[in-house]
Amino acid sequence: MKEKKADIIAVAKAARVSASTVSRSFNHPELVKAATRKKIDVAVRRLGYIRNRAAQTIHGIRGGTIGLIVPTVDHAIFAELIQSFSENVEEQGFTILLASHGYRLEREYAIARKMLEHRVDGMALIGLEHSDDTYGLLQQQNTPTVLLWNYSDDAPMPCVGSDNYLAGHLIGEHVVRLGHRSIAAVFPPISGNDRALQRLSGVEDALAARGLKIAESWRLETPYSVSAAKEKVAGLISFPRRPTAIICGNDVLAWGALHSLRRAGVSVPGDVTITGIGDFHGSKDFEPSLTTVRIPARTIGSK
Amino acid sequence: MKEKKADIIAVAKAARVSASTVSRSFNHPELVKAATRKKIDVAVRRLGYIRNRAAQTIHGIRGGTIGLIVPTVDHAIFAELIQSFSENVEEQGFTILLASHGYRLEREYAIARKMLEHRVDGMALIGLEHSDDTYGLLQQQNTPTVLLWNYSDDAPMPCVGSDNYLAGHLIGEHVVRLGHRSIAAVFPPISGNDRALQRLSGVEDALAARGLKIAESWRLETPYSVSAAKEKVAGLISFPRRPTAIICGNDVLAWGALHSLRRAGVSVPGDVTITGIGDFHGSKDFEPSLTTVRIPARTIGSK
DNA sequence: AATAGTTTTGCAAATGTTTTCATTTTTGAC
DNA sequence: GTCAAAAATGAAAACATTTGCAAAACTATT
Repeated sequence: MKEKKADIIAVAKAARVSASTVSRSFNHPELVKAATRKKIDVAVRRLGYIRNRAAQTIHGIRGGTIGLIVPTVDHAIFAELIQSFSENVEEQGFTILLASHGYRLEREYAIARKMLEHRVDGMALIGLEHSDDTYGLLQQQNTPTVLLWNYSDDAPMPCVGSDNYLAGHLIGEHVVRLGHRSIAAVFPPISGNDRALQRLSGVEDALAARGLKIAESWRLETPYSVSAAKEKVAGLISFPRRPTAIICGNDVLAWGALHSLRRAGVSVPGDVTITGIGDFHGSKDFEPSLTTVRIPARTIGSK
Repeated sequence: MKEKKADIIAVAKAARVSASTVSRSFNHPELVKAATRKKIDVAVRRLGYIRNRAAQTIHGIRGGTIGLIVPTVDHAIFAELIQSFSENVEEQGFTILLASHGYRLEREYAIARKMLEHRVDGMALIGLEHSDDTYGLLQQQNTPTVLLWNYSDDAPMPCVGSDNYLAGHLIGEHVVRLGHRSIAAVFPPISGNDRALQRLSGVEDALAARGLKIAESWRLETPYSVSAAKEKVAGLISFPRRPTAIICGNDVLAWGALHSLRRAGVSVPGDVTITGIGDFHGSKDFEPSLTTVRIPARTIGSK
């Protein structure tokens, strides 16, 4: 129980060198003689020494962590992104600090703050929409930051991702070109979620260009879950007048819609067309996916 | 450019108190007079001061981070777990350090080490199967650790999760009881993945109890992805002699199988029964889910 | 108004490293 | 065997905090 938590000095003593030498042996191995290095190595192993990153972080230079704040990791939408991101980041020797804010921007601010307290070497946020406080904070501390997931030329910070407006626009055009006139939309709540908003705008503009509009009662808002979407769509199609196409804000919602229609015995795509937006993996088994996801994450690695 | 990174002393000066008082105002607010606290608050805000967690971590006490190492976050299987876990952990004021090892146990060791360097206050690993080095490391540093995701009475460390063997056993029994005799299995690779192994054992034992066995050629191994499973199953059912039931190691695989059969025009569950194991969300729209996932994560919060 | 008790505050030491600079050791050439 | 240059090492200062202890400032109590 008396195990004193082996610090660098203990190691130094055990290896019969000075603390400075031990430190060097870790950080600038080329500056210490091979023989000494070996002695130190032995001591380190014997004592089970693990260096204290905090103590070196304090010293200004490298901390070795990157903060990543996502709205949620739950819904599999960001899972892939997180994965690639963490892979890349780990490759560079960093570890990632992860937190989710549940689409609440004040939470995001608080989290960002906490991460700054931990002196992260960089930060990554999802989307372009963040509170001024958050932007201010990051700017003031001049922490290197990237905005992930969607792209815009006039973003206030470097960003890498796809153009969600464009995605929505393409989908919208596609559906119109198929000849549909009665179109419904199923989207997640757009507050604090600029991705969804942009997609929806894209869709609407595309329809408007052909003089079409989504009826108020056909504009469904539903949380990000298969079952929620399923239920909402079930309600939608229970009326005699049905849309011939349902545009979903993302694939998860589209899945729910599909299940719903199947249960109701409606043929897809015979009677009703359903579209998603290619958020993630399994999607290719259903509808054409549009936006890329993997590319952003990979690209970020280099940043 | 001359912005000196506001430290506690700068704040102290600005508020005309000593550094100690500022520190106390943060950590033991009840020990400092309200008026002084306010002065300090103002100074903090004016200078945009953010305290340096590293410098207090060095001081032994609380660090405020928990390390979580998962095999992968990509496949949505752990997404839900990560989410609940992080929610709980954040609630307690901690931040999580996340990393994935891609089912390679040596990576896991390296990661664990790095997290220890960051002086995490606790660690969480997935599954019961870890390298001796990893166990040794954690024990020696006596870092509070929990093993997530599956449960066993004789685990070497506190663990919380579900009994995967039991899950497999139940599924196996269920299928047998339905009258199936020609049974195939689709599982992920079991090396470095004790969850899958246990489930499979459970299934096999349940079948063996009725004198049944899965033919070698019907024992498919496939990576964790809808499309991989889809493809494998497509191969399986291309032969004239088909199984009447396909037991999948998890829901993702089961989805793949479902799609495959649907494409082949095979009726489910008419001609072939497919089972998954309830890993995650959308599952309830297909097959009965068996094991819980949310419960573990919640329970962990209290730990 | 003086005393004792209590609440606030400041000083200085401690924390585990890294780094600068000086000192010691080694190496190579003559 | 000397000497200079190069390489390796050590001593001590620096980093941004926290905390034990003591001094100072208030409150009551008489």
